[in-house]
Amino acid sequence: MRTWRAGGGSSRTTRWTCGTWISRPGSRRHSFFMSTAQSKNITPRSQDFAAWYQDVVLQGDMAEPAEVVKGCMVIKPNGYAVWEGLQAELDRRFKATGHKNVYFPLFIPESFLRREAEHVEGFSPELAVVTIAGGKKLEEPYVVRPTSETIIGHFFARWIQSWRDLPVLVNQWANVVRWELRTRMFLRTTEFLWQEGHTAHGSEEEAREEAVRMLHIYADVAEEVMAMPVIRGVKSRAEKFAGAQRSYCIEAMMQNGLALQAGTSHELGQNFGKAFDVKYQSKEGTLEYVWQTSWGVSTRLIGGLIMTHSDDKGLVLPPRLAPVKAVIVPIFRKEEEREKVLEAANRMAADLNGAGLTAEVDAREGYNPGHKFFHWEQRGVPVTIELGPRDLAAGTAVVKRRDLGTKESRPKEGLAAAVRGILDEMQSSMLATGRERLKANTVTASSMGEVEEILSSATAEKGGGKFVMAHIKDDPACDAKVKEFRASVRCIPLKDENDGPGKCIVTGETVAQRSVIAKAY
RNA sequence: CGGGGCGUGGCUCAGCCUGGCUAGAGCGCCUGGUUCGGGACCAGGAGGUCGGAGGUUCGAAUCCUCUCGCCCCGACCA
Repeated sequence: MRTWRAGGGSSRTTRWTCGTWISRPGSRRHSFFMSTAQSKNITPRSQDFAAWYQDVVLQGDMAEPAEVVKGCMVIKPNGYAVWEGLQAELDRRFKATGHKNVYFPLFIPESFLRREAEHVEGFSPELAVVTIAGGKKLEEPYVVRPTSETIIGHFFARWIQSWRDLPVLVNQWANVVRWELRTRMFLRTTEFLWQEGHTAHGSEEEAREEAVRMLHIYADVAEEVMAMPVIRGVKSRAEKFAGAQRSYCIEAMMQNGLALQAGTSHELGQNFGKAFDVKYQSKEGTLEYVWQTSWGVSTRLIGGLIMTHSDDKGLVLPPRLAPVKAVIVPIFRKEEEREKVLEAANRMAADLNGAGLTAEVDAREGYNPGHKFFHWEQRGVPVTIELGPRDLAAGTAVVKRRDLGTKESRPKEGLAAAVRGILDEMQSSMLATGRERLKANTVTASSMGEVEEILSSATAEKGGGKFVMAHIKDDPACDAKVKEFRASVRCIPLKDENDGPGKCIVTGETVAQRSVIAKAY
């Protein structure tokens, strides 16, 4: 392929600009009067949350802007390892619920997108389209997949004949392209990595169960693996996936109070079944359209992870996702100390690794220990271990926990068990902290004025965003009112933890429960 | 597309207005030495067709024209 056209023929062709991430930490002037508490190359959250985020991603060596490819990023080893951790946790759960992995083409005939009216309307502004390939103009352009419902629908139609073929439960790990106007590393990039599950069922109930089951798997990974609390909910009609009958989502709250949609799961109903003629013959002999679902999470989760846990010193990774659990920093003055300390450090690393805790020794020369502490701190390593002559003499090591910054001397004997204990504690404490933050920044409101008041004064970029629980009718016209002040209806929680029915803040009609209204990424 | 701004070593920038000797600084990088319990210091060193093309001039990073790219705000973000 030679040329790309952005925008699927829409007027967007050359209109996009790529986000804010090019700006560098050095471009801002940092104040650093404080000695140990302050990082000199990371903008404090309180000063500029977006800049802080960029700094953490960069200094944590997670990713960098692709530079020569606008809107795209290079995921670096430290970042990709986190993605691999998420993939492993998710994939295991998908397999355990009967799904098999598959792979469909990157290119989709343009006409496929058009078969489902709402779907094409939703996606066409952000399509990248291949019009020339092999030096020749294509008869029918290919779109680079923004998602695969259409091409998978086409093949489902070939695979499914009888009720005996159902359900079909597949998942694919892939990259997708959505030509966004504004991008931020991990949170919204032109190309991103994700998984998309696609299933076909013989009944609406079964499809609904599937969609909800997968939503709970996402929530489980978010909370138990990522230590990122989420609200499970249903999207409003205005916010649902283009072509779905109903969309479920998990919404997380970032440290600045903004909402992040961290995963979605859709009941597609028979929309794609009808568009692609996916029919099966029932036990009774009648021809029926299948009921489908699709569900996905992406590398955006990593952005959520960062904005949930990291601090002004840099990245903080939950132990379960940290590629390296512990780094040992050797300390010595004299040459003979050097040898002894390094030997002890290597032995200690071997012990930890033997106990299943990935550990490394930072034996680099030319950097003093302080430099190394900062280095690993910025990269989010959960535990750093200082090992020097004083420790060797005492048979101990100084163990520091990344999230709280607490340091304590531990006996060398049984260190692996102690570190494991610290990691476990850290994992659950991080989740607890997130839950407290979510709770503390969730408020109720009973009028649109109140909602607007809260969200406008919140100045989310400075860390005061809120989730506002309010009664609002599930009607695009009501959503539009909320959008007037750059907020949105995030979801209608699956479990109503508030006061049940109440009057809609727009129409005054009675609605069953409160929804989450917030500013979002 | 509208409005604003920027292109100078790897990074962040100064120099340009008012043309002139070998284009600088900080950070980073390399070498050697002294250091090492929270971002070390000293000495030496590598690294730049000043985004590109054309023009003015004895002479252009600097002035003029064109061009390319990028950033910010707006519009967009199922």
